[in-house]
Order: sequence, then C-alpha cells, then structure tokens
Amino acid sequence: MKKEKGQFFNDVYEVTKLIPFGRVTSYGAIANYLGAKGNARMVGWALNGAGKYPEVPAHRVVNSQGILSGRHYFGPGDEMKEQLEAEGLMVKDDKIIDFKKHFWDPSTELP
DNA sequence: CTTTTGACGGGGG
DNA sequence: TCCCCCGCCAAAA
Repeated sequence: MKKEKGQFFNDVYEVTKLIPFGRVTSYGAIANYLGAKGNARMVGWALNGAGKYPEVPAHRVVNSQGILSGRHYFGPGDEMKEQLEAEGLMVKDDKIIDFKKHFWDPSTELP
C-alpha cells in the first residue's frame, strides 16, 4: 500500500466513501465523527487531496448550510452540482434543497 | 525550520 | 438580517 500523507486525510476519505447514495453530510459532521470537532476546515482541506481519489464522493460533502462550498475544485464546470442532481438531490443556486432531509450524520448512522 | 493558507463553524456587533 | 472576526489544527510553500 502507498504511504498516506496523513492519517486525517485517510480518515476523511473513508468516512466520505461511506456516505450512502443520495445522501449528503457536512464538514463539521465529519470532523465531529473524527473527534476533531471544530476543525471542519481540516476536513475540507483533506478533501482537497481527495480530488485525485474517484472513490471519494466528495461532492456529497457540503458545508453546514448545504451549500456546495468547493464545487470549483471538482471540475471546470458545475460538475459537483450535476453529480448531486444525478443522485436525486435538488440543487438550487449551488445549494442543496431539503439538505436537512438528505443529511447523513456519520456519528449517528455509523456504529 | 517558520509562515500562510484553508472546500468551515460559530459567535458577536 | 447582514457583515466581520476568532478559533482549531494540519499540510503546503
């Protein structure tokens, strides 16, 4: 196996990969699950490197507002938005509609 | 080695 | 309600 740059990165990748189809979560929720509550910025930073991992559906991770904070990092266009809509999610103005309904909390869903 | 950034979150004015 | 600032911690330059 390749040597991971950081345990946090790897951890964020795994949690993100566990997000079910048609569900979304927030950076803070993942950070909370990692026990690093408060440093949600680190989650976003970690996902920055996840862009090279197609197995990591980072498009399902948004901020607490349900806004596609880093859609610009996914692709040159609205690739992130397309992905979410393809999963049955409604995105309006880069914001997930009924975000709370589709919200998936790892600390609650995962054992 | 030090300094700055960073896809956030929450609080205060 | 909108705007600004602080904090947390790790990685990259």
